[in-house]
Amino acid sequence: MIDRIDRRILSILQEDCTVPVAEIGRRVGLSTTPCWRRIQKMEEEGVITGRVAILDPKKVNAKVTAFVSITTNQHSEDWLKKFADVIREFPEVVEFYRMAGQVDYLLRVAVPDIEAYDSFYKRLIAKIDIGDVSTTFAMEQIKNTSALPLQYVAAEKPRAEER
Amino acid sequence: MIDRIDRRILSILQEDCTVPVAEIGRRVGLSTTPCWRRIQKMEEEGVITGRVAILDPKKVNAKVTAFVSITTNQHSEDWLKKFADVIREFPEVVEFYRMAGQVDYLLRVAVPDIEAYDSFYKRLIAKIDIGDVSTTFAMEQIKNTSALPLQYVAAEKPRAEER
DNA sequence: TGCGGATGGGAAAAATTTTCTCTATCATGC
DNA sequence: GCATGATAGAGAAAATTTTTCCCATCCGCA
Repeated sequence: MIDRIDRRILSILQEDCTVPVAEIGRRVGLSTTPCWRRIQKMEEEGVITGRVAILDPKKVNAKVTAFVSITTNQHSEDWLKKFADVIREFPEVVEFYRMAGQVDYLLRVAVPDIEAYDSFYKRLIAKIDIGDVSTTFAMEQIKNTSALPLQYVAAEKPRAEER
Repeated sequence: MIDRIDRRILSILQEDCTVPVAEIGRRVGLSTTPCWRRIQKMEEEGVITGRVAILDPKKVNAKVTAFVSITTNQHSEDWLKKFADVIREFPEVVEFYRMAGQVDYLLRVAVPDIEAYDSFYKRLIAKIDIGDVSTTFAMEQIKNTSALPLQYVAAEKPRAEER
């Protein structure tokens, strides 16, 4: 189980995973070793799935975000598998959801500009037959974080009477 | 400028930033020092904005994704500032865009379940008067990566005749 | 009372990052 | 053609950090 201290460790690591373990320990009131062991455990359990570098979209020329809503009449397992495989080939697609409601699928696409989006779109529809597509562009990214909320993590270690 | 080697370094670091510099150097055909210096430079220039731990949404009980489309008649600078400040207080909101088109703002919200979304929604509208709100839920996250596409990064070092 | 499991701590070993010094290459000006 | 300075690469050493090892403490329970 994840306790209060683990949660604080996760909070630190979600913001900046270059902080030395000794410093994390200091902040959460532990020495290096137990702090290190907690981090190890959370990696083994899959709570922490990895550590990655975050890039500036402007600096890598991918500052335009497009949301692509897809409504299709194709609903077979096979078609979805094919679709998912095609999408995975496009690094421009950074998020891909199957939706409830009117829209069947939603993509978030990162490109330099509208022209590049159009080129992406043509390459996409050349690869697979999708249905109705509707695209909207973001003017401004006001917040975009990889940090998930931690207030919902499963409660403290269950006490004896709860087991 | 970012050259071919820098791009390969970024590609590695976007997937996994725990790879030792010596190993990155080996993969891109450089020794440790020049590879380290390239990474340093990209951090100083702000190409790399940070390194973070990625958590498993299931394991931290935030596996439900809701997209919230907001249409408002409030368009003043002040209102947006207030709105942005309110949003930043909610760790459930992981993405926040100002949009072109019909919808004015789009939020992506991470919560454990529909009930938690409803609670979030009530807390949000208690804090600020927003206009029309429409929420759709994702059934499945097929792809979600922090890695931006790198094929658009500004061209190779300009050669003499191009300057 | 004593045992086993879980958790914390200090110190040492191992690995990695960071610095320092030295070369090679190349475009440029003389 | 040849010095010169800027740019980029390399190896070795120093500094820092991670990782391991061994031991102490606490707690529930038989």
